[in-house]
Amino acid sequence: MRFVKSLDASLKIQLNQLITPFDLEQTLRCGQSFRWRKLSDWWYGVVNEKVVKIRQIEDELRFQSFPEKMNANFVKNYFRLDDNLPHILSQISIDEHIRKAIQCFSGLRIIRQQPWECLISYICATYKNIPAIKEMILNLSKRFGTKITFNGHDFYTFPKPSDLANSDCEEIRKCKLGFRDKRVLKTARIIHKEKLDLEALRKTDYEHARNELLSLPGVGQKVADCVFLFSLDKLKAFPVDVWMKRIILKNYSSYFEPLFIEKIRNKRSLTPHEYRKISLFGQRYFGRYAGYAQEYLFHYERHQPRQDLRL
DNA sequence: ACATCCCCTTAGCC
DNA sequence: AGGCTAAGGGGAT
Repeated sequence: MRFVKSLDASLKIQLNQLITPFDLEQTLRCGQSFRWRKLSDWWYGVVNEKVVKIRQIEDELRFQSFPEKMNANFVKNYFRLDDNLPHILSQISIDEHIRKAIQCFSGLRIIRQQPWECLISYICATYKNIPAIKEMILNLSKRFGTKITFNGHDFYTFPKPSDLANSDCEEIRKCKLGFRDKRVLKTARIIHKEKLDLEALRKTDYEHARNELLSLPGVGQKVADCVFLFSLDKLKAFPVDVWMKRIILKNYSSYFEPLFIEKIRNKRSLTPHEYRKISLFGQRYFGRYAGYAQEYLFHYERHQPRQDLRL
């Protein structure tokens, strides 16, 4: 990877797809992050109080940020270009199903999001679809964040903990959060008063950090696992949502007792015990990069024609 | 048209 | 302990 300054204002990162495979498009489209949109040929996102503009042409990654400049290391860190993806994919490529997903989307990387934004995003994500989640996050940012106009478009920074903590349920509900308003507010107040230091959890082991996150209002196992995977470097976290349940029923049911499979097939939601069982299976089966496996399977399944939903 | 289901689930009640 | 249900609202079926 080389960093080069180009003729226009953008910086360039030269990738070598053999050593550093990366697919910006799939990485931003797979549903892990809710803050990016494509305008003409560039992806625009808001990260760390800055608007980031980025595009990839084969091995060449170009980016620019506003109002402050960010260096290539920031981009590298955010998109986890430091992950040894060929190694990770070889570790999880252990059956035909995951191999198909990897073949389709190799280059998809887990993003290293900001823990605070990731936490609130996934509390909002409860029982919502991805377009709706994006809208809630945008509404929160419009109402509580700071506007940045760049290239003729308006962007909004994500609110800080104090911005939400000092607000109230009605204000937050106006962002179309529905019943999630109280959970977001309570959690924001806990984080704001620093009763929980999210960044510190990065160095805490998964099992202990888990209990910390689960103590927050609106945070169950699924939300906790997403925050771990997408923002706290816990690549073994294996979130289980309705899609993963479908994948288990379709492709991995033989790894569970028939009675268990029958039970979860006939219900919408999982009990905490059932969730734990599936998530631990994912971790044991795929190993220390189970989270990567989850994301590839998830993204692949969402691209399949939607029939046999109850399979 | 119109109802019903679904949505990257959690919390509260029994 | 574990099963049941409610909780915005918009889009799909």
